[in-house]
Amino acid sequence: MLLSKSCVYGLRASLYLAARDENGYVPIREMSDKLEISFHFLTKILQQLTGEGMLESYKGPNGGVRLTRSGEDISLMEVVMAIDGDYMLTECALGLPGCGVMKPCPIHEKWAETRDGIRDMLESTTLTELTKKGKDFDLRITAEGGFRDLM
Amino acid sequence: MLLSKSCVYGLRASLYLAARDENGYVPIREMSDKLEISFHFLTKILQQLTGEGMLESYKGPNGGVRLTRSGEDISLMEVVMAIDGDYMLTECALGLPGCGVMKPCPIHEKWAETRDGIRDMLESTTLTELTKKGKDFDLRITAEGGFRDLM
DNA sequence: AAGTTATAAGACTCTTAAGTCTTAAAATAG
DNA sequence: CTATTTTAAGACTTAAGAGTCTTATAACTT
Ligand code: FES
Ligand code: FES
Repeated sequence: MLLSKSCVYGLRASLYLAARDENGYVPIREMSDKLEISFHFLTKILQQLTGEGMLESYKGPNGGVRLTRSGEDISLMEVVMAIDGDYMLTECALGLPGCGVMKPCPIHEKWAETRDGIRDMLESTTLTELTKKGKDFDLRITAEGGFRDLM
Repeated sequence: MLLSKSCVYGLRASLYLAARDENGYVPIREMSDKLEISFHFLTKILQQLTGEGMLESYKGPNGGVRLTRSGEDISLMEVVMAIDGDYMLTECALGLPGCGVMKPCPIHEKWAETRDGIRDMLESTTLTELTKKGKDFDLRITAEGGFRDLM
């Protein structure tokens, strides 16, 4: 997998949060139900995002999690970095240590170019941009269900 | 990891084979020593490539493996496909089933574009192209050693 | 024919990611 | 103040990838 399962779930959950116009706290249970992700597993992932400051959480009734900033200001990159780290953008394609620091491997040049494509995509895409598209065209956010079923 | 460890080792070994100008059989033991890869593990990987017809093997003294075609005609894509399969180029970035077949997810459009970049790179790059570059500039093929130490 | 060099095949172990479960702590509502 | 709802934290289990080891089979050398 390009992105780990945790990361993918984190992205889906982030989109879910960004898609809600009210900005109250959203219970993790609600998200795990709607997105068909194990509650405990999702909790763990969201704790990471909370730890990174992307989300804030609140305990007790009416508690849950919410984005700390507007979805417009949050790029996919931010979510990926918080969960998977930067390995994808810094690792040598041949698995050699010190890509970009030590003498390059023969794939380096081409791989660095390709990698920039990935970086640009992740950096330039915001949560809001995707949720807007998702709502406009009722795109999929779960195996079967689209954005409109969700809200 | 973008590519599995097996795949990366397969690529390094393929480059090693392509870098040898004589086209006799190369013992796997020699490759595992030079490339610092576990002999048994590398053997398993190369068996996959042999099964896919990219390599041919020969048993007994003076045996080993060699490319079935010129390195000029073998793209990185071929190696990656043989070992990791096409998951990277066909899977949904959000892990949803049926990317490209069912209703897309909100990332689909951007991801498909990025993915084409990866595909093009893998398809357009040949083993010979990389070994030439590797030899010309003595690039790394192992953690420390360059192409020139190798031969 | 016998011994040696090499790949082939598959069982086995080790490590890490993925996923589950239990208990604690915080906040609210009555 | 007590019961309920919710996140927090971490132990635990499962599954998959990575890596090792053993035994077979083919081919050569003497
Ligand atoms: S050194 Fe291999 S990709 Fe940079
Ligand atoms: S459906 Fe998600 S990337 Fe194609």
